[in-house]
Amino acid sequence: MAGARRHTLRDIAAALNLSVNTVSRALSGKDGIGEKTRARVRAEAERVGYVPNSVARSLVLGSAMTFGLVITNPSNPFYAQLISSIELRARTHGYSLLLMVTDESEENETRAVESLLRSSVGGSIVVPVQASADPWRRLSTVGVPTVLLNRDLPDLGYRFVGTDNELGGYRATEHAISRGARSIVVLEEDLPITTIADRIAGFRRAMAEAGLSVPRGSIMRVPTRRHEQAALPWQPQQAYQVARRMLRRARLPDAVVVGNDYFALGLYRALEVRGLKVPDDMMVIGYGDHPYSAFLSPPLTTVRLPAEEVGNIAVDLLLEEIAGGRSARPLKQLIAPTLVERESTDRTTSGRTSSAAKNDSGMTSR
Amino acid sequence: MAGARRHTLRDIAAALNLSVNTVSRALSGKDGIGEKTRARVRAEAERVGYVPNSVARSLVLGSAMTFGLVITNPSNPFYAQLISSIELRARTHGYSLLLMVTDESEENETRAVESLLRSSVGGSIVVPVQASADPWRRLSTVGVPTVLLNRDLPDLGYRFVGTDNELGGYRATEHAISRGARSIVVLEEDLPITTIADRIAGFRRAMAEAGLSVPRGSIMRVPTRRHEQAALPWQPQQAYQVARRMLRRARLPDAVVVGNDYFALGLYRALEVRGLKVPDDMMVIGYGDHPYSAFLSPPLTTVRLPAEEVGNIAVDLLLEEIAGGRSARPLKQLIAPTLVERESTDRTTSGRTSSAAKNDSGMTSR
DNA sequence: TCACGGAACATTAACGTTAATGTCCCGAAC
DNA sequence: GTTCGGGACATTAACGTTAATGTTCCGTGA
Repeated sequence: MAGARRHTLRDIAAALNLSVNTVSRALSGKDGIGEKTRARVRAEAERVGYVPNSVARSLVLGSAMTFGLVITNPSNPFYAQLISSIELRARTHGYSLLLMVTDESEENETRAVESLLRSSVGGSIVVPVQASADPWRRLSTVGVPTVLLNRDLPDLGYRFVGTDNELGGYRATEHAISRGARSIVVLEEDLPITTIADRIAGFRRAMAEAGLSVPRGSIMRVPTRRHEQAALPWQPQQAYQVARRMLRRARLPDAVVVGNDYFALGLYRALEVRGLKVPDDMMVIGYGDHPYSAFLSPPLTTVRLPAEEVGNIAVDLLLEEIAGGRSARPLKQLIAPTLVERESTDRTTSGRTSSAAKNDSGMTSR
Repeated sequence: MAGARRHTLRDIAAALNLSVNTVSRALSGKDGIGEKTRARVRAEAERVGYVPNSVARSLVLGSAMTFGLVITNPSNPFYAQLISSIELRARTHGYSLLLMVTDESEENETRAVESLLRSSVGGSIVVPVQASADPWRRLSTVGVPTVLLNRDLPDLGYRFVGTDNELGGYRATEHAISRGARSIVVLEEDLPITTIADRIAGFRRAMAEAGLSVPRGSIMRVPTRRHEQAALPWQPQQAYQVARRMLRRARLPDAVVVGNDYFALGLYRALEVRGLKVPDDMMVIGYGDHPYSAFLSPPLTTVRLPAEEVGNIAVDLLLEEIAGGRSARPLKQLIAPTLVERESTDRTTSGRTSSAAKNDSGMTSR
């Protein structure tokens, strides 16, 4: 692994008896260079395997062709998809991705900001912990274009793109109601973030519009220990415990709307242990449409999140912010999720295993 | 978002009537600086909110405090966990992470190498596509320390850490045999990568040691379309189709060992459609211990991968490579996965839904 | 014929940091 | 009292690139 020194513009210039600047302009396609010279330069660059040093480039330009991507937890499948789509679109536009994981910790957020500033990223895409907006203020004071992802911090006035979780919660609830549910319980994580609050707001709106009451205890919180399990997504286990508590109630709900598909797993288990059938005894509506959800038994009705679209728009918003022009699209964008109807809310075919077969074509989890 | 210009060493130097070099040495804790001066410099740096420019630092040092992390697919939960653990450990050692997604494409690999070279990363951790070792040769010729992750390319002689998949395949198979299986089928992805070949080798070794034959058709391949589904992990759907084909055979196997837990989902579904029970009619052993696998019904016996350990060791190996010292540990490291026994291979308690309850404490999916 | 414009290149400076030398001055040792 | 060593700082150079100016020379037009 002993490295031959990397070739620089100076090497090429020396070899061809040209100035460094000429070589630079020749390679970067600027004008004022004769076609013969340009060809010679390109040939020599090719010959020695010249790779431009983007560190030096960044220094003189004042910013790097790099986006900072700050994510709370890559093991959350939604964020994993976001990472993929953002990386691809950023790469398409010539940007690399500096990835930082905050693991829902504000302290890590502060460090991430430091890191972003040090490396003079060209911009950043951030899922904030939402404990405080403060860490992110520094980005605007030094002029780092920033787009908030999935969780907004309205105080900052940054561009934002995320899922319309209010609509998601509404659609999930409305669907349950349309299938005959009258008493509905929500199982949500206990994090103080807007995504969850929005889903609950959507739930309440759907209930109100249907003239249904939301008694105390309708919103159950699944304890999640922030910071403890860095590399793992939510645990179905915690949801299982909460679900068991709920199932000890005298009057059981007709349907449960959960905050993510992992919770649905815990709930499925709790129901199975109690000998209750989905959907006949209780309907279950998930959130997130994880790849496995179509394959549970029964297949889970769930809300599919527009991960790819959100990721793409995040990059586009950031590029617009960098370009500085007033953009055609609004500064804040909420993408609508879609309901994927499966058997966990379908009482007409429930219990028939053969129903799975008809699902062959219907399982369009993208 | 109009940026106040960022403060530099020069600003601090000017404010205190010192030279830039003195300020630099004062802040970086080098000696040859009076304690009073050092204190004054630190105070001023604090006051103006000085953030060192690591681009300039990287330029003069010749390499950045950045690791390149090249991953095929972040939506694979195993890789998602690797990303988390690697990011954390790299950060602990002061390194940032430049993330690149190859999506199993050699062309993207070539571009990733270019990108790594441009940004003069301090080192790189790579999951190669294993189509060819060529893209990665360039890293060693210019002296970029590189560690291969999860998939080795022995020709290159790089350090490597991964799961002992041969052992994983062996343990899965041996377990099935110990539970009474005699005829076993393997369901694997059809990618030409060593991880899969190793698992199959482990399967064959276990069968051979037990004196069991491996007739034609024992290894079934699930077609996966590389490049097509960037943001998604494996599709249970494809496994479902292959499993249905298998279940049309005259003689069915006692057990199926699958290459990942998603495939187990497809298999579960195919069995359910055929009216076959797990584990009584057929045992199922998964691979990967995804967070949901403990919550399937029946809970899936599977092979748990040492993601966190592998990630940590990858960073450690890279740090050793950078330090240049002969390391205490071997250049190639295989970490043993562990079998997690659940009910999909437990014929003594199968069918009893109450068995789920006893699992409350046993579901130690970390 | 000569001034002029512009194409094609060279030269200089700058980005912000670190490393290698230089300079100054003060105290200690002979 | 002079020299010498070294602490505390300054000065200079360098990393590899891009941007702003210079310089040369040749063809063109009056």
